[in-house]
Amino acid sequence: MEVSKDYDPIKVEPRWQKRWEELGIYGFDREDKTKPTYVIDTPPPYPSGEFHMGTALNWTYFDIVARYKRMRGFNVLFPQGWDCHGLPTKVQVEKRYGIRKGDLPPEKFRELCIKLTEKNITHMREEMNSLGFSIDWSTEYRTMDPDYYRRTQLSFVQLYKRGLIYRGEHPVNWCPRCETAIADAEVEYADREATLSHIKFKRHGEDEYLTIATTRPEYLPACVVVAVYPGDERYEKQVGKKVEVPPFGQVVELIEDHEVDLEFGTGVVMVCTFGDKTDVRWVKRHKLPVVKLIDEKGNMSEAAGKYAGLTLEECKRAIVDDLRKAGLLVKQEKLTQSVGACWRCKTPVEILTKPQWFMRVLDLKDKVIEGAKQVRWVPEHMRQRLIDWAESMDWDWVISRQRIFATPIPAWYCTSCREPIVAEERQLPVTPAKDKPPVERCPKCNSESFEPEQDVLDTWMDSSITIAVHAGWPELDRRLFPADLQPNGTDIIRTWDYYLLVRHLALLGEAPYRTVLINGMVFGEDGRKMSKSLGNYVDTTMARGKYGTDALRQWAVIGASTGSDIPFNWKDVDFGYRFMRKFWNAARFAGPHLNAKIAKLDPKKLKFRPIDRWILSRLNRLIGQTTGWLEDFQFNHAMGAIQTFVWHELCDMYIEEVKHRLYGDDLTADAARYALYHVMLTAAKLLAPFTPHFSEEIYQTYFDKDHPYPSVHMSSWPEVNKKLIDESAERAGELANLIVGTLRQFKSERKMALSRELPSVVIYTSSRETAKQLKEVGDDIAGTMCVGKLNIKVGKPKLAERVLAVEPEMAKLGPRLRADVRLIVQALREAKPEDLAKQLAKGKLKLRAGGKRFELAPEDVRVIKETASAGRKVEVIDIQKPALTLLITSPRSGLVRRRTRSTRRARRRSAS
RNA sequence: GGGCCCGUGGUCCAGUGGUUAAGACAUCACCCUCACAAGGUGUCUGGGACCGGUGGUUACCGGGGUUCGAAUCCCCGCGGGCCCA
Repeated sequence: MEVSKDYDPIKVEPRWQKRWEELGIYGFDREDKTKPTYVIDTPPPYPSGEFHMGTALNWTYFDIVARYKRMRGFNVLFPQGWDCHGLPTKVQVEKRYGIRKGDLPPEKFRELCIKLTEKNITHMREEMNSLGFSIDWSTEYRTMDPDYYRRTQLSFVQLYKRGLIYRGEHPVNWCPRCETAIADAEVEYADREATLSHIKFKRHGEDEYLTIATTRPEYLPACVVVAVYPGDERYEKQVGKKVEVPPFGQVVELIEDHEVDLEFGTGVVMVCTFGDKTDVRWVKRHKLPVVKLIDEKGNMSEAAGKYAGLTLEECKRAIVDDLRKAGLLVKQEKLTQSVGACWRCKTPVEILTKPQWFMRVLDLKDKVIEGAKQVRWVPEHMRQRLIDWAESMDWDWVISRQRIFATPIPAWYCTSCREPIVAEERQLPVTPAKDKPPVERCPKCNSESFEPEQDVLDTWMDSSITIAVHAGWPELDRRLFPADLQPNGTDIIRTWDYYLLVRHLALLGEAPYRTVLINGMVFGEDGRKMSKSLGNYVDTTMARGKYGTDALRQWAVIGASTGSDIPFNWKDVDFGYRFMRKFWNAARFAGPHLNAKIAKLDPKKLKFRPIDRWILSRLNRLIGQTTGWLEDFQFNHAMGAIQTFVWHELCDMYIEEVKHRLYGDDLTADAARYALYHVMLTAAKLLAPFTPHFSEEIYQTYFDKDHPYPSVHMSSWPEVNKKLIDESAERAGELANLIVGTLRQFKSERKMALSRELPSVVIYTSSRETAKQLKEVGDDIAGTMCVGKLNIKVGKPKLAERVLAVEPEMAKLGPRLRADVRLIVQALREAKPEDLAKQLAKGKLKLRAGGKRFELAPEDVRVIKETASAGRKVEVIDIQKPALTLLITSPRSGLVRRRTRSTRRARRRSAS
């Protein structure tokens, strides 16, 4: 058999990716009505053109679940879409062609966006395939395609009819750079340096002044009231009186409000419409008038009087200058302030009042919270983040945007009475600029003239109906709704998870997902958030370039527990590769023994030795644990357990312990081969969701011929065979490992070759049971460690032995004796260890302490002994648990026998 | 200002009331070479690895409390992060 000497993931991975595509194993079978379905709703990424490590982490989780569920016999839907209408595309197009929105006719601009999006998608799709994600590409959707946005519009129309979408005038977050309203979720807060100006307001009708502090003097023309904290002694007497606001001198009242910060500035705040979100609350609470001071571009409006037309910055300087000249500027000081900015272009956000479309999410708050409570969250505590978010909402969701590249709002306006006319369902999809409204005359004023809605929908309106769309909505396939799994990162709980919940609750009346799986954020190797500006950015192409995607996927899995943030770490990638190489080499060794003949052996007729039953028992426990952890989405635990099993139990111990049987013509060699075959095949299967290509390579190289499935990913997930879980064999196996390990250490410490023969080893134990088990594995120990003569004896060697101490077994005594444990500890410490040991030898230990009597069994305590060597020729090794004594006769230096090279080569021949 | 998360060896991370705190990376020492060096052929060679094995090293942020017993639960503080206002 031609087997490559080293595992080369860079060559192997693309080969299997191609083969899997040919086999079509990722496809959801729509015709199949027998298998249970498992639906994963994947968040459609922005087609930015780059595949971020965080996305790779995210998709690795989906892929593990998808592959696992397929092996469990589910008909898995693993769809993939693209959230095309994101702001990033618009920004990229503007940057690439050096234009701004409005420089081109909308259709032309849209074309450029589509072209760029398609290019980006192509690249990202290739990258996703290279990362080995088992996506069903036949489901691919793009939110910019008519078939998709038809449904987005349909949901708009339906929610409008139910009164859950309305048009209203409301303050919105506005980005003057992008010239659009943006949602709360798109506002990013960052600390910036600001100047706090102390300004004198003349008290109306008096010659006294009141000093206020503000960071935004340009808003003075829009000041409608000034406020202090209720009961503030400094201003108590002036509450209710009037002041004159410079520079125009409008007269406003001094009021009280509990939201005023006593310690900030002078304790007096001016309320302007609208300087920030607090102003919006104050306007609402105190029913204040609204002044439209800023226009859409961030310039001063007519309301700014002589400052009209200036930018915010220019206006600020001009007003401060004028105040200084008028002697009204008391002082200025620097401070850092948290300022909301557009998440994409970082321009500070203004608050404007504009007619907008809203979705009535505040009315759905209780339902959303109820929904969040019913859904399973992994990890649990992430649920609270969504609930906190839902509870903190104080505005309805602004769903209209002033952009070009987005889903058009299916509406028109009557030119005479401004009545909005929303499209009929049968018309969809519509582009209001091109299509006609569904009515000939305005139902309100009978006018025949209409104009199209220019605004478009927030991109979250597109992407928050994906689950319904996967299920075929409006013809809903109940097998596909709700989705079983909703996986995404911690950063989009308040957007993705929230909007999905609120939209589907509004549209279909039920929560769209059963389980939410949250992954953490990926940090750079330096522990800071991964970003290009910090210079710690690694892209996935680079990360998988070294050892392939399976090594990278192991980093994603093992790097942190589910939901925790995870730093990218090359060492974990390296380890991932080393693990595969270890397994690969073990398979190369085992290869010659893994064939159809071995697979078909009847286990009932084989002479298994305890060591074989040990590994089979451990394997079956591993199957159970791995399955449980996968069901709980604890991927790191599952992968860790498999790695430890393969590396340490299988390679370090089992393989070494059966070599002597495989090389020789031992009667039990077939049993070892059989065990090896099943352990390796099962381990490859358990690894399949994690390292799909590596598992496939192992499967195809060593096992394919013996199995009906053309791919390991089409095989079935291993089942626990309870009959093979054998505690007695596990004890025997662990005893063998303990002795082998001890002898390895013994040789290692004495700088002996592992293959050097130890002429004689005698193991003493006080337990007949242990002696029996040791005898069962004696040949394996002797064969593995080259022991000439191995004897097991019950009893103790004639050695000088001294009891050093008798210590309490807290885990036993604590729960039983509670507070009295302290007395026992004291009594054991004070008594003579020898006396205690003598008593124990008789079966029980009686103690008096604190006026009470206690009776302890041998298992309640530990006896710490020191053993002195009796003879010169024998070396003594004591093992504490279980208590064993090894007497080892070392080879005499002149008469060292080694396995000759000829026998070694003979073995090599027999193995190949 | 509010909410949430986190603090365990040099680094990362597991452990969430009960023996000696798991593992990976790192580092050091030693050993082996028979799946996990190289050459080669006749009953091997010289050689000793950036593979593998064995072992060593090093840890519960500080303070208080609850408890027979705390890394684990509670409180305070310090430090870091995230989200929101």
